[in-house]
Amino acid sequence: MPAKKLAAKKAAPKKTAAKKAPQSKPYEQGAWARVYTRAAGERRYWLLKSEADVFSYDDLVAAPKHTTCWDSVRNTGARNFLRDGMKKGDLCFYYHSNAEPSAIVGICEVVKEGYPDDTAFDKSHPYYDADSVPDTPTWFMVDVRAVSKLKRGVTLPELKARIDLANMALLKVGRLSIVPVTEAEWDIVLAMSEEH
DNA sequence: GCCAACGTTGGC
DNA sequence: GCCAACGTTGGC
Repeated sequence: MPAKKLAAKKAAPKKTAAKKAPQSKPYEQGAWARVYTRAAGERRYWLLKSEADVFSYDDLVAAPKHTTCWDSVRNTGARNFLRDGMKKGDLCFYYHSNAEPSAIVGICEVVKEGYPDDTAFDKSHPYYDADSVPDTPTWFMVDVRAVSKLKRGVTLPELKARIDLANMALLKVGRLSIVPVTEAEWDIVLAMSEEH
C-alpha cells in the first residue's frame, strides 16, 4: 500500500471501544535501536515508498514548495520512524514500489519532524482511526521536500544483486513503507545512480 | 493473480 | 497470554 495519499481503496478500519493510543517504545531495545540515537548534528538516512501512480516523485516535485506531508502511514514500525526517528535535515530516498521495475528514483529531505497525522481524525478519510484522537494521537507524519531526482533510477533487481547491500532494510523487511538506510548504503546507491 | 511475510484481532 | 484467522504490502 502506498505510504501515502491513498485515494480511497479500502474502508476505514472499524474500531469499537477507545483504546489508549500506544505510545510505548519497545523498539528502543529492538532491532532498530540504532536508528533512534545519533551524535549531535548527525544526519541520518531513510527510504520512503510510494506507488508511482498514487504519488510519484514527479508529483512531489510538482507540489507547492516541492513539499508534502507524508500522511496515511498505519503501521506501527513505520510510525515509530516518523514520530521518533526522522529529524529535520535527514535525507530520504524516494522509492517507487509496485512498479516495473520498482526503483529508487529521487531524494527528498525532512523539513518538518513528526507531528500528528490528522487524516486519522477525519471520519471521511479512508484511513480514519477512531482510536487516534488529537490528545493522544496514534499516527504521525513528517513533511518532506524534493531535493533532486537521481540521474537514473536504481532498480530493485540491481539493489538485490549487490553483495554490499545485502543487509539493506529495504531488502530484508519487505513490507515496511519507511525503512532506515545506513550512510554506507546511501553512498553506494548514489554511486550506482551515477553509473552509465 | 499468487503468495510470503508479518502485523493485528479476537476467541478462549 | 496463546494462537488461528484475517488483512496488508509488495515482489514475482
